[in-house]
Amino acid sequence: MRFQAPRGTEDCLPGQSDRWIWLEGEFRALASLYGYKEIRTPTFEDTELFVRSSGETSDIVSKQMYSFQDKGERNITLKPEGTAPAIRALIEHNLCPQGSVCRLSYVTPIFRYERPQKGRLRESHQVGLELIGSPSARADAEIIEATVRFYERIGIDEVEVSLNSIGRDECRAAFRAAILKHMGGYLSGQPAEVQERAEKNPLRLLDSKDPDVQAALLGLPPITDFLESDSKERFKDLQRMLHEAGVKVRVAPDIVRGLDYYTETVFEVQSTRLGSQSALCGGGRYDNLVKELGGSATPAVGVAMGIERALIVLEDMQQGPGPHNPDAFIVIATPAAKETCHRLARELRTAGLVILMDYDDRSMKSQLKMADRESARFAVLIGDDELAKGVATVRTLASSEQREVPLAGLSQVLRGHS
RNA sequence: GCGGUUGUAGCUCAGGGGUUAGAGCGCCUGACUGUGGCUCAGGAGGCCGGCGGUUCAAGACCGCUCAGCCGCCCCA
Repeated sequence: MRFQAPRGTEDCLPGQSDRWIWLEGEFRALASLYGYKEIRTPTFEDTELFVRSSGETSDIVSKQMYSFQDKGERNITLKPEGTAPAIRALIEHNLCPQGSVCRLSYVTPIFRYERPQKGRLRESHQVGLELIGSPSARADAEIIEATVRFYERIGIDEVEVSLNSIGRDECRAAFRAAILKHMGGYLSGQPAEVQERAEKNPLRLLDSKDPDVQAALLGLPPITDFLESDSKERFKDLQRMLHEAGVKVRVAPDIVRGLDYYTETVFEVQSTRLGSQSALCGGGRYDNLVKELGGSATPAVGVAMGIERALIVLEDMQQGPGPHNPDAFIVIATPAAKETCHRLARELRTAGLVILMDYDDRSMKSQLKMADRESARFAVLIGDDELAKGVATVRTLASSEQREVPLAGLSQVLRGHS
């Protein structure tokens, strides 16, 4: 029996892991610049947590969750997103007492049962930021700006943020009614399933790519026309702040997001390099969620960014760091030098250098070949001659220059300080 | 979940019913016995995704299945 990784999952292979580690490092560095503290929550949660937060009619809850009953008959779900668990923990541990502000970051796998495609996996990974406790448009601006700075930092520049406001509950109710009224003629001819969905969450009709749906939507005023005046004001403020921050924004009345917990600001960043799965990240304000999950009414705003998708874009742009290459490969030139070579490797590693060598008595030629293939910066050769003189022959692989270096000064030379 | 498409060596791909399945790159060995890359010569490496069927004969044709990819849906 030969096994393969389950459908929609990926192994992160040695050739890729440096890029992952780098990207997560860049994210953590950026998050800490803004004062975010990392939170790590369980891989699985009570199923009800996600039903409550994302909404019964959301795609995630209605068809994409990895849910099961454990041996204690608890209903468990592998987390399909990062916000709800973070907020659950925030409430459980009272991380954001009334009147305070709390900044959380996370790096997490997420699980969604979908038909896999490039950039769409059943297990994927996200990094995210949550700013809890501030109702200010400044908070929205911080999240969006930090998102853009993150992409700039890793080499994805010129990102454009698609921005919308869906207002508060009152406005959305009015808008829902308007959609249903406007679409009434179209909907009556549709399958029951479509009608039902439209009934439950008419907003989801807006981002449909179906030309018929789009045609039926023609003439419908944008949701921003339905915003309460303070929401309108707030949306304008946000745009002004982002403009001042040099963040490019496109107001996109069609983006509504798939999760029910969003209020007011919603946004996403897309890339044309991603094909059909075009969103790099998505986020927005969720002023009702903390209360919905049992906390006290607390405003919040956040973003979740897909790691795989960012890496796909970087790869397409041929950006990102190369692999970490060894500093030196120690070559055993004659059998007598073996022990000296192993001792030297120990010493150099202790000194913080990345050292490779052969353990299988390969020919010197083959050892040099290995050094070359591993892209070591130096080959350090020790044989009878070097033993006699108490030196090593240090060969710079790129230039083929070599010279003798006393063993005592070796780590300095390999560091490139001389 | 729907529609399409593709699975042959580590990688990229030829072969479209008929001996022992090929190429390029990569890998190993040697030419070069203490010097990598370049060149040349040799070598290793294949459940032709899996299961079943048609046939004298299947990598090829048919069915099912698994997986990747593209579009839809949705989104990270």
